[in-house]
Amino acid sequence: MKLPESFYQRNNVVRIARELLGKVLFTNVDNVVTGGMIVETEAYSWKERGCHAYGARKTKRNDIMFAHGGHAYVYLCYGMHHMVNVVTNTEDQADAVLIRAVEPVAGLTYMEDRRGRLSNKFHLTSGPGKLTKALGIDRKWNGKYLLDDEIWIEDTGKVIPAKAIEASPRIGIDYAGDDAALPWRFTLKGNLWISR
DNA sequence: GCAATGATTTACT
DNA sequence: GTAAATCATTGCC
Repeated sequence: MKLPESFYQRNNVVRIARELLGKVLFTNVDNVVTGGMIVETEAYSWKERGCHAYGARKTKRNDIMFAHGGHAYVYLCYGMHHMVNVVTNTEDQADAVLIRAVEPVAGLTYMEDRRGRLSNKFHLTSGPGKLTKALGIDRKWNGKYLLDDEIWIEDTGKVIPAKAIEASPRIGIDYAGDDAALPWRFTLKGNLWISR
């Protein structure tokens, strides 16, 4: 079943990031459904420097982060890679969870088509830019609602024991100063689909 | 209006 | 291990 709006609209983005592990992210592109279990996330809040919306800096790009929880924030980075975030919290509280890696569970062949030839199948979705390409997401998906039928997250009933979750500092945000050290990255311990 | 730059990936020295 | 690819958005002129 799809995660309800109330899941996203809580005000604890770190907790939501942790609870998203083990849930399954689906997309529907031209009636082709692909999906992957979330194995790596990062929490971002406008209260810390790692976030695009730091200091409640509202721009055209991150506008969707200021909407209430349950929207998708898709952003193009380094000119060639897309990233998916899940907007959380309520209106004007710009918190979001970045989905960094998923484990493919549906539409494997379609994902392989989109990704092209790979040296190692574990590279299919083991990184933020890779999983968006595998799932067919691009920046036109920015602002889509996660309770609609193009992109959504399901709770499969799978329970992740607390000891299987590992927290660590986030990746690639050295510019964030002290906030870069916050252990707001969550991974499923030992999962092979986690990014390096 | 224009230059600087980044929540990355890939291929090559 | 390091560097290049590549472009929308941002922030300053």
